[in-house]
Amino acid sequence: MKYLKPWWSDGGGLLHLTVLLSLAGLHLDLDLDLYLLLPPLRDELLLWGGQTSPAYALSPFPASGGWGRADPLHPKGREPDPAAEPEGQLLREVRTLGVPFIPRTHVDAWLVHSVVAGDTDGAHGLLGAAAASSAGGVGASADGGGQAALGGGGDPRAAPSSPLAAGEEEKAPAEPTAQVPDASGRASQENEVLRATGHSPQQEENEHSVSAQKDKSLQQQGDDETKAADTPEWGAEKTTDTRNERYLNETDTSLSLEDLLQLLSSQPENSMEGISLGDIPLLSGSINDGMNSSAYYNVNCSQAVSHDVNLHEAMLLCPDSTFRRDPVGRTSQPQEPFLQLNSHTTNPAQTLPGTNLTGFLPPVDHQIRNLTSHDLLYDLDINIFDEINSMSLATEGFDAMEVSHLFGEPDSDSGLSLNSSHNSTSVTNPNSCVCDSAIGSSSDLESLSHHALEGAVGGYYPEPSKIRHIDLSSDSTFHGDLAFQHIFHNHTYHLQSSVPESTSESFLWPGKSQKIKSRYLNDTDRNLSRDERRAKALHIPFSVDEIVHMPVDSFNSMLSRYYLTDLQVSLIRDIRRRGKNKVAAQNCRKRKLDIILNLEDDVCNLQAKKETLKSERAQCNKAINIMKQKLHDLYHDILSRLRDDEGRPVNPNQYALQCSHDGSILIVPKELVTSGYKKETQKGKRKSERRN
DNA sequence: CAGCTTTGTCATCTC
DNA sequence: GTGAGATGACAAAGC
Repeated sequence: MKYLKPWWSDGGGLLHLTVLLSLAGLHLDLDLDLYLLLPPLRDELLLWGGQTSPAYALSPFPASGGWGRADPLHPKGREPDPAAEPEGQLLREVRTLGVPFIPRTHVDAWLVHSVVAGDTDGAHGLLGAAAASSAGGVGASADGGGQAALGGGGDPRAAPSSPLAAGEEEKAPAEPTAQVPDASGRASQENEVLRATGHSPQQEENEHSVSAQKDKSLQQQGDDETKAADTPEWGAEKTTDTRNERYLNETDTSLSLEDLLQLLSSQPENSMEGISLGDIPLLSGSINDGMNSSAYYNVNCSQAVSHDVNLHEAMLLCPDSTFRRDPVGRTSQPQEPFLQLNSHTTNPAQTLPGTNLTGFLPPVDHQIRNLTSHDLLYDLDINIFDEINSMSLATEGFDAMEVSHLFGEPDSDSGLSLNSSHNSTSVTNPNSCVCDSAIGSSSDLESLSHHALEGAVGGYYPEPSKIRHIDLSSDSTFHGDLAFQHIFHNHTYHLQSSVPESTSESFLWPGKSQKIKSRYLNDTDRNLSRDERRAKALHIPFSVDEIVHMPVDSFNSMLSRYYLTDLQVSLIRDIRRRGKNKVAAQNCRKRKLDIILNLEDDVCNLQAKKETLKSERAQCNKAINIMKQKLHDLYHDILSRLRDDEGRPVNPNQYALQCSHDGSILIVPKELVTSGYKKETQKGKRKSERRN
């Protein structure tokens, strides 16, 4: 027998409806918070309870503080106590046990309570068995029915993903909460508990994100096989479940509550436990949407919340709004049929791949699963996520550090220094765990940027809101904005969070040596220049090569076409200027080198030419000397053959030969030739002097 | 560790 | 007057 009791009250006294369904001997108590239920379901339940169910009772909150057992058939049934505190024992128990998951819905509360109480009730046993392996025996007291249904406490689904289950479980109750948690306190509380259990949200995120879907499907199948093998009685019940499955398959997701109840009524009376067996584990399994492992109430419940927060943030931050919930659709949800609402808000196949309900999932589980894990959890109103976002913005020091670091490099100029007074302590601030859990790996600028650098440095075009934040680079919102982007990227590519270095490490650069920084850059940004890192930090949606080598017209049109901040434009222009100047310097040096080489070649050529001319000169001089010698010889030969008037040989030392203008040759005494030669040479000198 | 080369960058000049 | 390119000068990194 199940008791689905609301765990809270709105203070004004919510009307809690206990619907006792007595159909064909099957007693199903549904204590429903009518104001949490969607109107169609609420109306339908009211209709059913008021018209058909004799056991239907509009009861005040039970004496057990929200967990009373108004069913007289229950062995531990307690009479309702109208004076009981609405908030009740359930919440206190949950808090006492330090469950990091504050149930918002009655289903959540019921699940938590079932595990916590270790009730021998079949439902508790089932759920306890589901959680037993990781809950350290909290649910180990489950009755035989539950254990049989699940093949004992060793739910194979529970074992792999519950590292803290047995040993850590007892630490959880150490944090009783004295005050009613508000919406924003839930995330923090769960993170506190997670910290108390030594289980970091980061680990949870990793564990959850990596193996959640796979484990679900595999373990679900494993459960099926294990149950089939270990529990013979399950075989008998399986026929009913098979019928249920068939029914489910036939009705698909369009089951109404009436269909559900008809199906439930078809159960044999003695199969109440069977229903529980089939119901509860699947209920827990269904809640495994958010609580993957059997230690869900220690880890995965919070993970569920965290996960939804993440998704929500991702949706809120998704620029293309691909995953953004349509607000219109969301507001219109309550007006839609119950099951359709589930199916349209969440795709079960996506949520639980492999758990296509073909195993043993009764329709009710399917519905409750959807209702619990998403729609009801979606009741975590948007303020929760907003507050978480705000907390993440406030506590997460984030990337502005890196941005400022990049711009604050000693050799940096261009007026790009952000001069951001980043708060490095926020990175190591324990409170940032809230953000960490909400965003998965929170310290991963590199991860956010590495993928973004493919083809373009930034990888996306900032939204105006973000641009506005970026403009306020010295403002804290700048950090927040980058944190937003960080979150977004983490959720989009959190699988790339394997990049070892975190942003916090970059915070340490200013205090460390340049070698450390250089080593860091060598490790992570080995192939990134400073401008590339800058562009990456500012999410410039263009590659450096594009910026530098783009034609002027294209560059200007690009700047005008894209909505860029002044900082981005300034950076882009600086990148282009530096890139152009770098290319120019390279060209200049190349030209200079070419000039030097050409000059060296010219020198070699001139030297060779000089040698050639020298040789030619020597040859000419030699020829001249030869000609002089020949002339001298000829002169003497001629004069030796000449005779004067008396017949005597002419003395070559006293006479010389002289050619006249008419071609006649005269024998002239040397004295006259020498005086005449001197006169002509003097005339020639005067003429040359006049010319100069 | 000094010296040299390479490279990036800035300031300035030239076109 | 403006912008792009060229170039000298400087600094840092690497060898």
